[in-house]
Amino acid sequence: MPERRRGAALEQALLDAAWDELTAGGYARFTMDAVVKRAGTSPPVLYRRWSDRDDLVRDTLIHVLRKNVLEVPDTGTLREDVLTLLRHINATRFRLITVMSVYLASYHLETGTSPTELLDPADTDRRQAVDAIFARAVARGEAKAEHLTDRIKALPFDLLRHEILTKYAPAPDHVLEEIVDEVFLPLVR
Amino acid sequence: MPERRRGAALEQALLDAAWDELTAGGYARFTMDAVVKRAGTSPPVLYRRWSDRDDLVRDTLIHVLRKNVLEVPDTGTLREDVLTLLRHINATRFRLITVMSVYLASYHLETGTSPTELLDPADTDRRQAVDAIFARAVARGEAKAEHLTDRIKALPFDLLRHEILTKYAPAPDHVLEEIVDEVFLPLVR
DNA sequence: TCGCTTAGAAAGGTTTGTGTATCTAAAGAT
DNA sequence: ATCTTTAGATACACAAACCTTTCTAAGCGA
Repeated sequence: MPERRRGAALEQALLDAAWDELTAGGYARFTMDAVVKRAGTSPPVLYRRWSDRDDLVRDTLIHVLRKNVLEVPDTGTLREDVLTLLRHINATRFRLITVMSVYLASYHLETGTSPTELLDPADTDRRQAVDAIFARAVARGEAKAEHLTDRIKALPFDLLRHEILTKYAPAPDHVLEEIVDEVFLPLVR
Repeated sequence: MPERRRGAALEQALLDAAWDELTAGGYARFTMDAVVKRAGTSPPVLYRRWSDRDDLVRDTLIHVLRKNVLEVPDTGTLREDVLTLLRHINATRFRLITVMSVYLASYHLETGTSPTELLDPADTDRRQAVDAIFARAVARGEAKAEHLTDRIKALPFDLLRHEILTKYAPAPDHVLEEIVDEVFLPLVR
């Protein structure tokens, strides 16, 4: 049964397979052979596109980051807006955060550089979503502008990231609420 | 020039070499050969003690964790006590935190288990130091006991850990002060 | 329909790391 | 002084992963 994939469709399939390998086994166990097998193809197909492992990992991460765009919630209250964002990140990005961390750590330890250019788009993305939410919250009188320093604005997301990075699992919902109710909201009112 | 190491001294040297390899190249680049070379010995010496790579990594981490014991500061103010602890962790443990994270992530992604038993002693250690500090702060009226939930007590340390895990470098001192003055202290008073 | 591009199979040379076997001589014990 | 243990050197068998080479035939465009 032939049914050969070509061009862009094949490329997507390869990157998806690479991503699955990465999340299934981690960077250390990530091999070209495994990607080839998972994608149901053969080595030359992979090597025609990516010259080596790091090249493929890089593009895989960019590919996944591109597919993950945050939507800005507007529920009417700051609490629900932030919780909605946290829940969305928690549900969709915990694999991404974990793998990125491992990859970036290895990468950094190897090269001494910090490839922030990979993460910057996603970061800017989140910062914009957050600023829109906070502007409305200030307008409604739910938060005071002078309390919204960069650190405070990033705080709930930093704590969620920390939770994911130390537990290697999505955070349970009560933890998200704890972060918002016990730490974040008291600081901005 | 003979001068052969034996017994415990040799074992320490091997574990130190393994730790250096781990921090220099990360878990992914960690090889038995490299440890052998760095320690200036030969394969059988290593294999007589540890049957494989994971075995050695495990013992290396335990070895390093054992050497790292926190002292409880008592400067007279909560702010300085917490800052002192943060500074000490920041200065001595950033390699440990980074490597542990990388190792634990790979380990977890590979095995599906979470080797918390490795980290628990260090964690209990820190919790005790912190509780002693907080008890004095409450007695001095610097913090209210009802604000000191588990999450708040862990907060400055979680934020420092997050900082280290995302930057792969010790945090600059103004970040430590920011964490204490802008986030932690307002929440406990 | 013909022809160009390229997916995918198969096989292999190379490198890198694992773990073992064998031997020598050094350090400490008796 | 002799004996026992074991550090350290060397060599190697084995496996895994890399990446390449060569070939066949499928899919698309002209």
